Amino acid sequence: MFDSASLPESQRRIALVDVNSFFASCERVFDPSLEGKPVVVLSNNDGCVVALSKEAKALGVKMGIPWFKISAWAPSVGLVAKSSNYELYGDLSSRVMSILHEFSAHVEVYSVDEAFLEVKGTPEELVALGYDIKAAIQNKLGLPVCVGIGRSKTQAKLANSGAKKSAGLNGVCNLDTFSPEHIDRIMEALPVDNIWGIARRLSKRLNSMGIHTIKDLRDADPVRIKKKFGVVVQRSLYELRGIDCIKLEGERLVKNQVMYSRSFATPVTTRKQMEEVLAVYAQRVSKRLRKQGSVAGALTCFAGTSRFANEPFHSPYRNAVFSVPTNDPVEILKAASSVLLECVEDGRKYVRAGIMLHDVSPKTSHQYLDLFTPVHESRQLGEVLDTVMEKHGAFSIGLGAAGFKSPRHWEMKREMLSLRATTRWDELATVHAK
DNA sequence: TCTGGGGTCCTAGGACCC
DNA sequence: TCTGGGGTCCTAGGACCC
Repeated sequence: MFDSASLPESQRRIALVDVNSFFASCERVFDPSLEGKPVVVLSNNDGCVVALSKEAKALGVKMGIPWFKISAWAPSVGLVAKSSNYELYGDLSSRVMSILHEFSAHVEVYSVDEAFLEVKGTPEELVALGYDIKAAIQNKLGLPVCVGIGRSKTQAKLANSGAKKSAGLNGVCNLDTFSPEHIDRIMEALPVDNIWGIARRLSKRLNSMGIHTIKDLRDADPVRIKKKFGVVVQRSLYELRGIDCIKLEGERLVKNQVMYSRSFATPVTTRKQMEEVLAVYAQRVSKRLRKQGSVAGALTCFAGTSRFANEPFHSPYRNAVFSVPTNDPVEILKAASSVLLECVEDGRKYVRAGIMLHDVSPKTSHQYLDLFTPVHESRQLGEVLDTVMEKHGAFSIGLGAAGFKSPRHWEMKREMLSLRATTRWDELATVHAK
C-alpha cells in the first residue's frame, strides 16, 4: 500500500486510471491474434460500434456508426468485429478495480473501465506511482491503462487524455510536472468541449460568449458563468483552476434507478408480442433490483418504433406507482403491461422497449405489515425464478407469456461473441503449445 | 435487411401550504 | 370586487457521462 498518511494535505492529488479501449482490450486478452489489429466491439444486436482499438480509430472508424454500414468494407482492411461480451468485461473490470485498491485506500469506481484514486506525494513520486499502477495491471491482467494526475477530477481527466494522446509520456501524465506557461499552452490548444462535463450543447453556447478553449473557460468570470450556465459549468471552471469541487465519492453499489431495456432483433408488431416482451423484461429488471437488495416505488414503461424508418416515430411511455414498494416480478409485470399495452398499437413496428424502476430504496427500510405485503412477494416468487434460471437456463421458466422454452424472434442477436472465459467453466480459453 | 444501454445531476415550473 | 409572498416538494425534461 502506498503510504500517504504522513504527507501534507497540500500534496493530495487525484489520479484517474482508465483502461485504453477497454472492450477491445478485453477481447485481446483471450485472443492474442487480435493484437495489433483493428478491432471494434458492437452494441447489442450487433447494431453499432461502441468501442474501437487504436488501430480501428486510425482507419477512421467512428464511435456509434452502424455496423451494417462498414461490414462489407471491413475485411478489405482487416477490421475485426466482436459482439459485446458484458460478462467478460464485467469480470475483468472488477479485477482491475481490486488491483487499484492496492495503490490507494480511497478509490472511486467511476465506470466499468475507470476509477479516481486519492494519492499523495511529490510530483516525481506520483509519476512513479502512475507507472507502478500501469505495470501492475499490464502484468496481472494484460490490460493497458493510462494514468492522469491533477488537483481535481477535471484536471485528472485532462491529464489522462494527455497521457493517451502524447506518446512521449508513456501513458502517465501529472499536470504538476509542467510549468504554468506550458499548461497555458496546452489549455489554449484544446477546444472547450474537451473538458469533462462540457459537450456539444454547452460548448456551442460557450462559444457564442467568446469562450472557445479550455483556457478561456478557466480564466472566465465565475460569477458570470454561474449566472449564464448554472453551478455545473462554474464547478468545471474552478476545477480547471485546481480547486476540487467534485468530491471523491465512495463506490455507489446501490443505484437510485434501475432499468432494463433492449432493442429487438426483429420488430414487434402486436400487443400480444409486446406482452411477451414485458413479461421477460419484468423478470430481468426485477432480478437486478433484488440483486442490490432494493424495492421500487414506481416505474416507467416505454416502447419505441425506429427513428430511421419512413413511418412516423412513435414512442409511447407511461408511469405507474406501486401501492407498496416492491421487487416482485408479478407486480412489476402487472403494472407495466396495464399501463403500456393500452398505448401500444397493433400494426406499428416497435424496435425497442424497456422498464425503468424509480423511487428505489433498501428493502429492509420497509417493515410494513403482513397485510400489505403483495401475495407473490410473500412466497418469494422472484427468488424462486432466479434460482431456477440460474440452474436450468434463461428460458427454463418464466412468467405468463414469458414461459416458453425457446427464444423469441425479437430476442437479442450476438453473432460474433467471444468466450466468457473468466466466468464459465465450459468457455475456458484453450492454450495451444507449439 | 441492419442504427446501444444504463446511469447521474440540475433546473424550471407547477402544486400546495401557511 | 379585491387576489401576496415566501417556502417546500415533486416532476418532467435537459444535459452530460461512459
